[in-house]
Amino acid sequence: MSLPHGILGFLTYEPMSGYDLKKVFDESLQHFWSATQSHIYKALDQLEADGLVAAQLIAQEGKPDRKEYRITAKGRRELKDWLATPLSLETIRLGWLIQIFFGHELANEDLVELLTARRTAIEARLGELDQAQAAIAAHRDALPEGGQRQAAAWQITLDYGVNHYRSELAWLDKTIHRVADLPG
Amino acid sequence: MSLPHGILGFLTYEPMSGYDLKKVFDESLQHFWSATQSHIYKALDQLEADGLVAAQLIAQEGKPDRKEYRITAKGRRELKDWLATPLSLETIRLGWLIQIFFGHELANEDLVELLTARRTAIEARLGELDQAQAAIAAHRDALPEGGQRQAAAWQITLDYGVNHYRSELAWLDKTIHRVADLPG
DNA sequence: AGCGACATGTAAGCGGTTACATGATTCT
DNA sequence: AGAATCATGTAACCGCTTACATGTCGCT
Repeated sequence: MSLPHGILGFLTYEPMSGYDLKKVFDESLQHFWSATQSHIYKALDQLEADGLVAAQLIAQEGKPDRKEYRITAKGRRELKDWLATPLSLETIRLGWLIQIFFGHELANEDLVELLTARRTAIEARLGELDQAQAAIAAHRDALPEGGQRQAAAWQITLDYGVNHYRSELAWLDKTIHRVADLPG
Repeated sequence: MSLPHGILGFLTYEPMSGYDLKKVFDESLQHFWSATQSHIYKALDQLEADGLVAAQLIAQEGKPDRKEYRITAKGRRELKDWLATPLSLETIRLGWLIQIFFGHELANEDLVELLTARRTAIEARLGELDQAQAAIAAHRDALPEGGQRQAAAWQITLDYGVNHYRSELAWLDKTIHRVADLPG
């Protein structure tokens, strides 16, 4: 149940439409929680039904009406409760590890190719994270007091991603060598 | 689409019932791909409809009939193709990172508690992985030639898990200190 | 004239979980 | 007597994705 709470989190910044929310998700949370437009609209409907957000129609010239959601007092309470409650450890679900698990069916070269393909993809992902980190660092000075704390939290999450992918790169390098020497 | 292929993978060892499959999933793949009984039965129905597996009813004394599935030639082809095709890099979906992302709403102590709770859970998970590794190492000598290669692949996947969780532990330790010193 | 941004949503389907249902056998 | 194991499945639901649908405005 993280998407609704992510939405509530963003709505503490300022009231937003579904469209706005899709954008902020893509700009910041995207690295560890992607959300589709459809999904966001559905989640907003549910949040509204539960009284955690309230909608307001705003007429605009030359554009469709803007349906702006703001978080309610009940929503703030729900968010705070959720934020402070540790989630249970998720089961990682890695399809490519199934490929490795049954890799004895493949030739060593095929296994190595699987691993190097992943290596390439991870390097690209690390590049994206680097860019995101640079972007925060760049406009961080321009932020007000409260924004500093917010930027710090953001940086911590990006740092998690960097740590995660770097350690996987190291593992891949080690494993590629190990697999290449595997007896047929 | 990893569950059906996981099932196909196990059926290359020997014909199995849905019940058997649930057991082997829990014993080995569980650390990075859990499967529920219901889901396995559904997947088997689909695989049968697609002609990738074939079922055979076996009468048993005092037990319900055993519906044993074996992989077909078409299924073997499908499995090999899938095994050799690199999957695209999945988006990690980590709800607890959303909690950190909006952690500026919390007090530093609450943030530290979130992180330490996760630390504890991860240490437990590492313990399970250690046990699994020991279990393979123990009965590895008793395996035939082909089994050696299979055990190696298995060990590589467990090694991934160990690497992953150890690096996360290190990150958590670093971050717990960082968060404790965060300006309010 | 054509494309992309703005803005809202619906419909269908997939992968997966939780809870329910049944019934014999074996172990404690 | 009661619990666990063997063995099979169904029903309802949830979270999420993909594709579809509609229409205006501003830029090139």
